[in-house]
Amino acid sequence: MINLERLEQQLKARGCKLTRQRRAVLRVVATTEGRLDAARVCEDARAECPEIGLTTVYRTLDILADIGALRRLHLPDGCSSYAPASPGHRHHLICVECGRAVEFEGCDLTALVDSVASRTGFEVEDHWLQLLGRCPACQARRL
Amino acid sequence: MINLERLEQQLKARGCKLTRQRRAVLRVVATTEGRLDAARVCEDARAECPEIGLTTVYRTLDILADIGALRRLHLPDGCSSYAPASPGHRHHLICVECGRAVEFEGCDLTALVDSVASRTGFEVEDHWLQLLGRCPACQARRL
DNA sequence: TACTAGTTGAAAATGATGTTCAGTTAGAGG
DNA sequence: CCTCTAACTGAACATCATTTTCAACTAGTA
Repeated sequence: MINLERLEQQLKARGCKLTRQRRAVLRVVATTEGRLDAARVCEDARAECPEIGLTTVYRTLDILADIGALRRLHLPDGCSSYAPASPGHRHHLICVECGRAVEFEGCDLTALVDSVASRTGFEVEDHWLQLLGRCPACQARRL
Repeated sequence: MINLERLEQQLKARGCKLTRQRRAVLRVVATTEGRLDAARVCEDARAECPEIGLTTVYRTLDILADIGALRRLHLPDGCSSYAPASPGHRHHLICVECGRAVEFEGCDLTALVDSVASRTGFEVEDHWLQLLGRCPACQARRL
C-alpha cells in the first residue's frame, strides 16, 4: 500500500500541480492492491472526480511511473498494466488468476549476472525479473 | 542462430503447410541475430517473396512463438519484438543500444523462488527474467 | 486579486495488431 | 502425374490502447 501524502509531496517536489483529477488518481493508486490499468483507474477515479478523462489518467500514470511509484507489469496477456512500487524494492510476484501483485525484495542475482557478463562480454546494466504464480486465496479457491 | 530445417520440420509436424511466404519468414528468422519485429521481418522477407503481406508475417510469427522458436521480448521502449529462442534456454540478455539479443542459460533461481514462496504463501509457477546491458560492439563504439 | 505556467478533456491521429473474406495453393491420396 | 480440399493468403477494414492537438481552465505564486 502506498502512502498518499508521500505521493502528493513527490508530485509537488517535481513541480506538478495537485489538481482534483490528480488527487483522484492518486487516491485510486494508493488504495488499490494489485494490478492497475488506465481504464480501470479512470473508472474508479470517476467516483471522486466524475469529469476526469482517460487522457489525464494516462498522463498521471506516466508521471507516477517516472517517479518510481508505479512499475509497469509485463504479463502473458499484455503489457499495459502497472503495480504500486515501494522505493527500494525491485520486483513483483503476480497471481496469474486474480492479478494480485505483491512486491518482494532480496533478489540476489550478482552471481548469475557476473557469470553471464563474463561469458557474453556484455556489460549488464539492469535486470528485470517477475515471478508468476498463484496467491494463497486463489489456491484455496481451487481446492 | 536457429536451424532452418528444424523449423520447417516443426511446422510440418504441427500440420502447417510450407508456403513460399512462410519459407521467407523462416529464413529471416533463422538468419537474424537479435530483435525481430513484424514490420522488419516483413521488409526483409520481401527480398525473397515480394508479395508477402504483413498479415501473414504476424500469423507466422505467432506460430513460431507457439512452437517456442521465438520468445517475446519486453523492452523499455515496447513489448512488440521477438528474439530467436533455442529449445531449453530460457532467458535473454539484450543490448540497450543496438537491440542485439543473446540467450543465456543456467539461471538458478530456486533459492530465491523458495524464499519468496515461503514468505508470501504464493505458489510460484514461472519466472521471467531479462538482463539489459551493452554488448561488446557497442561498448567499443563508445570509447 | 491577478497572472501564468501547468493542466485539462474532447476529438482526432496514430500504430500495432486482429478479423474478414473471396481467391489461391500445398501436398495428401488416388 | 491429376484432383481435391483444408490450409493459407493479402487487401481492406476493424479494433484497441495510447498519443497528440488545441483551446479553455486553474492551482498556486507574487
